Amino acid sequence: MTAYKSTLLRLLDERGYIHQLTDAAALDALAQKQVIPGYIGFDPTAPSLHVGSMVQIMLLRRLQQAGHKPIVLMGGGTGKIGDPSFKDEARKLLTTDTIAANVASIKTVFERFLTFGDGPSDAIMVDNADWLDKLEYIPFLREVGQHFSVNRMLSFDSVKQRLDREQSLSFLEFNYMILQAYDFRELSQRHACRLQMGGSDQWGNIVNGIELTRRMDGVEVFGVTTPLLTTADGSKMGKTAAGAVWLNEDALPAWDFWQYWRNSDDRDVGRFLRLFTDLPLDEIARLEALEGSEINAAKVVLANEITRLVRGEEAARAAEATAAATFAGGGIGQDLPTLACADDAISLIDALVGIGFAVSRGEAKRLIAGGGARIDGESVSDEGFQIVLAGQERRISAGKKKHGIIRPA
RNA sequence: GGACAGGUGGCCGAGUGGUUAAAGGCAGCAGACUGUAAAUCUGCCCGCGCAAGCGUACGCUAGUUCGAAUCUAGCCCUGUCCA
Repeated sequence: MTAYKSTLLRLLDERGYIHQLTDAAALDALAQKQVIPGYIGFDPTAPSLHVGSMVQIMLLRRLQQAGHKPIVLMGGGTGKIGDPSFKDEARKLLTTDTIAANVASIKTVFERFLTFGDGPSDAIMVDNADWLDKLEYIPFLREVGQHFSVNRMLSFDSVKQRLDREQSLSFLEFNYMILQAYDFRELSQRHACRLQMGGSDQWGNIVNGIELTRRMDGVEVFGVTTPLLTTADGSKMGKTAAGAVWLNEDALPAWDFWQYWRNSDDRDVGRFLRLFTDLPLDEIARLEALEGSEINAAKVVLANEITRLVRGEEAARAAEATAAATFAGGGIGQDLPTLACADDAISLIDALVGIGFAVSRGEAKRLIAGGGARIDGESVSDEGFQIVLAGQERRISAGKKKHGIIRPA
């Protein structure tokens, strides 16, 4: 551990955000004497960001907490290309309409993490489509292209493995690196931005931006990358059976979001608390030291804190209450997924499919055959079972964790 | 433009005329054990159907054949080398 002097680097270091950084000493010095505008880019590849982007968002939050100025860069322009870094194959190209819609949808979450405004350390949001869309090819090549060495670009790990494999790297994708580098330089010009942050996969892109800015303007800018975030069992963060763990409420109900964190691996609890909550470090140390089943309390805190930040106080409370009622009480929590049933009875198979616990009837049958389907906590092995409502709510479960309510319409 | 190699289920990867809805692995789901954890063991793992069965599926299209993922032709895509 390096002994950083600036609030910023100390904060980032002790909470586990730093993987690599360029010229640590100079950045540390700069952070002590001025407000640093720093940015992270987010490409609008989906209508919502997911937890995989949360480290980055939190990084902007920490930047602001340390008194600096976060710049959220929406990749409205770069999103039209697709970042090839460490990807095995090219992404599908998104239409400009899709990108515009995604940008609009993603923007909203940042307000929960950052304070926007006109003050010196207030966050701002910009879209690189504003400058990338109107670039002219020949002038751009002459001004910017001359600073890039293809030989050098090919040597970056982010593309090298793609080249070594049997997958092609199109010229379109190859340009991504240049455009992202240009973004950094552009932000340096427009907003005096001095710092770019990102995941460790962004190292190559960031370094190119630093070099471009120095070559074109003689300005020294810096880069920080975060460690690739995996769960303790080695998988990438944010993937579940149902898909990604989305930050937007309309993409993933708060209950599922809360559950995702509640089900964290024991070994991840401390790390996640440091990265994703504002709890003081000594409090985190206490929680993380809990042994055996005690650590479940820490997981509840983790889920509450993150849900509160991302979805709001109400959502966090409702989820916790639902969890208490459902798991501890064996009852029904109001936040559980619900299927309204018009008739007085519904077949178990239809109910499982209808509420989303099974994708197809076949899957529902397999679930029943495997003993995973329960009504009011009782395992049901009869495929033809009918759930009789008689005006009552019934609890339906698939496995130990997925619970829902069948309710008379 | 030419030569060679290749395109199989979410991914990796066997399979070279029927016994193949397609070995094996990973991921996933469920059960047991637990703490809504991990590890481990067991079962499941294209869709529809109670079932017999039917429908889809091995880059695309058209053929050969009683029968094709497997053979033929054309096309598309990828890689390597040559021009």
